[in-house]
Amino acid sequence: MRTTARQRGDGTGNTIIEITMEPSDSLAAMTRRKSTPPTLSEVARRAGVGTTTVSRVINGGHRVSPETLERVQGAIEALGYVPNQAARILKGYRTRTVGLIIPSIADPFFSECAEAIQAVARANDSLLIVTTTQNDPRAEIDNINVLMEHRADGLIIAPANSNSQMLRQVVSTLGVPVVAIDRPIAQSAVLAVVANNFRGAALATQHLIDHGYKRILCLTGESTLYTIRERIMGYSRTMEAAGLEVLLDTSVKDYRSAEHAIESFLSAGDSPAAIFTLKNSTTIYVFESLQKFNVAIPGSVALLGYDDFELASTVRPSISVVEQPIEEIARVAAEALFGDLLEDRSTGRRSSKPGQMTLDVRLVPRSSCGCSPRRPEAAGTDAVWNGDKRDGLKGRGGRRS
Amino acid sequence: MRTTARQRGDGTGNTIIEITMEPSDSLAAMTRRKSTPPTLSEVARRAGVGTTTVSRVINGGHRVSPETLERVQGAIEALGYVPNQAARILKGYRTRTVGLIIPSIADPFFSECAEAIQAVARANDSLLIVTTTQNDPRAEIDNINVLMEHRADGLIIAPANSNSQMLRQVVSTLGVPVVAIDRPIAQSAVLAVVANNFRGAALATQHLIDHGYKRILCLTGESTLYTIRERIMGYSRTMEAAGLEVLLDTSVKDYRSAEHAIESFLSAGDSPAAIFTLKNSTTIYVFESLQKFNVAIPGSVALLGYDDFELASTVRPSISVVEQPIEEIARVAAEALFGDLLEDRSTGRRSSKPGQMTLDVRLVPRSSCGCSPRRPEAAGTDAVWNGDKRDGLKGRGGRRS
DNA sequence: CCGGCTGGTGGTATCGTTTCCATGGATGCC
DNA sequence: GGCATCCATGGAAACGATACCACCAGCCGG
Repeated sequence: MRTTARQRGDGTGNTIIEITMEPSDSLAAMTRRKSTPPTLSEVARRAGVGTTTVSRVINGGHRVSPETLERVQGAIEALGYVPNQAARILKGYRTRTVGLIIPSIADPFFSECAEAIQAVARANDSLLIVTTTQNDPRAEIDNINVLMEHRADGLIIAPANSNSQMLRQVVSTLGVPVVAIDRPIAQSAVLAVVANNFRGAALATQHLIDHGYKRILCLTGESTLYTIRERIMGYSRTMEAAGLEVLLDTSVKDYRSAEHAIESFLSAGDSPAAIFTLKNSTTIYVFESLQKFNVAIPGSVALLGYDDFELASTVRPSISVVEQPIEEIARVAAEALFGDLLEDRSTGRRSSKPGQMTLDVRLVPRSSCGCSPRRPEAAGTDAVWNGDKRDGLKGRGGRRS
Repeated sequence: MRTTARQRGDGTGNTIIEITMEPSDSLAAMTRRKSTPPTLSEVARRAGVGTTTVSRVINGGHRVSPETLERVQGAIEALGYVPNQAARILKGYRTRTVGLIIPSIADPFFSECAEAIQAVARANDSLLIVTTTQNDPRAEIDNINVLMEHRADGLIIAPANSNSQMLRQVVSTLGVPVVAIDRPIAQSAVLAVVANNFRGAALATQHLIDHGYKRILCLTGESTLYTIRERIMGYSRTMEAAGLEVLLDTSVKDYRSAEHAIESFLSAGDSPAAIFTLKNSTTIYVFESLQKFNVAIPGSVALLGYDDFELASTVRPSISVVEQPIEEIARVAAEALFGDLLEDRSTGRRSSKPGQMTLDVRLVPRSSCGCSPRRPEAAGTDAVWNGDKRDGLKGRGGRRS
């Protein structure tokens, strides 16, 4: 209790600022913390009331007389009492915890998702627990188990593999609402909130066709992922519809393979031609390689990428891309989940509405496809044609299919 | 239990819409899930054993006869039993949960931290709960409370404000080990794992001086953050030591202010000159603005940034930067925390070793400062002078101060 | 042949909180 | 003035898993 009050000068008019700054305050902490944190009954004893009353104070303080309330709050303060969630959860049937399972936290796409979902969770005063799978289906199942052990009220999953039979089965017997993001869980009843990958690729391809390009090469380093497969379809169908040749290479996974693909593409036909890349990393490899070969962009080869990223708007020439409504996907999924949880409470139903929400993507034309973008500072008023993503309008509703 | 009852047109049954949406396997789930998950005693009853035996099976199955073991495991499987962590935690003393409090999940620096810390947590089979503050000190305290309610075994915090009195006091009475990353908690006993910001800036400044530049402008949009202050010191001291004029502008927070700062810098003296930026975002603003003004880099103005990022190695010219050992900071902090937790168990001590681990940074010279980098594919053997970050050697030990 | 041991098992108190029920006083209504 | 309310409050039974202790076989060495 020795607060080491330092009174200099006249003693009254000073700053009482750092009264508790003393390192010796830990002795207070020491006496306070035997070894285990204070419990509700200790608070009750100190305040001279029953445990029920303390419980009521913690949960809003209704039906407690003002003086009792104050006394209990004093005891809570003095003891540094913090309610034990484990005990709370054990009693009630909601844990106010939801789980998010994603391939990686370091991936900008998913970290933006996590941020948005966390915001929704907080608004529903729930805790979000994020776990990562590194796209390993076994880790995914493990993560589901961990979250079930913690009795998460619901789960949001970006499936490592859309077709995993294992995942489908596990999810179907979970007993809590599940929502999938970015990629659906095939043949299952769980709601999936995804971007319209097919349309994104179709938009991009058509845009290049409208620019007059006949030879349009589609590059990616991946062809098993649901999103990529959809994009490949969007590209292929559009090319076919225009009577153009489908030129697809799914082996571009590093600089070397990018250079190789570009070399054979350039030597096989005339300029101008265009390249449509389906992934951030592929876009970077291709852009770099084109620069290395001194190929004029878009003069000799136009370039259009998928998924917006900081780099795309900063490099010269700036890269046109298809932008996904990442934050919207996450938010819509989280809101659907919490909607379910509320409904669940009243009706007793336990599984999410089936179906799929497909959210629209938009084309962000910049220099690399032949369009001339505005300067980043010049905030455009037209959401679709604005070259800078930072003030793009989101929040358009998706459609239900 | 035969649901699938589709009653259409009888006049009343209008909106029982999708009750029977489930394919068929969910009927197993239906019978299984009354409404609440199965408990250990239900498993015991079904297996015809006591609860103790089931508990033993769950925790490794020692001292259980093979046939009993099999029977219990069968019951667990059949019921889809998952242990309830809340009950476990309530009983035991460790929760196997640690908290990470960071400004933002979407910030690449912190998402990389989170990824690395999660890996260490997993290795110590603990769960990591990540919460974000958006650099709001109030949210920070809230987050600490939430994590304490969940009885986290320990906390890793990237403080919103290194000098927060509130934070210092709260942390000192927590009763669990705390480790700070990226920024220390001033005047407190908690271990801080940080990068050597002073030396990073000094290295960068000296490098520019060695290139022969006399006019070196230091730009940032922030000057209150601990890391930035340290960097400013590193720059200033080095300039002073070389007898050069300190040129500092801390107001570059967007493209407009970047352009303004550059214009006055260019009109105030002769080329060649150099610019040293202290933050990613500032680097981007400055790079863009220089491009807009058609200023040759590094011909007329050299550029050197802080903190490596994908963009820096991709743009032309590639940007030289000071690289921080992000993953190492996170890993070292996490290992220190778990080391503490283990030690804690045996000795009963509760607070982390005080002090500071300062990890070395390294200079990554690329084109923008006048060095000529190698191609990304050409993996260098010299860690310090290798232009590409992807195969840089990390893991050098830090020093204790 | 018997005390101590060990391997397999079950009963039950306990963790900290919520919640149902009970109590006792003070009204309010007819 | 009796009785139904209502408010403030406390007692005690859950919630699900763990761990201490007890118990019962066998079994071995003295």
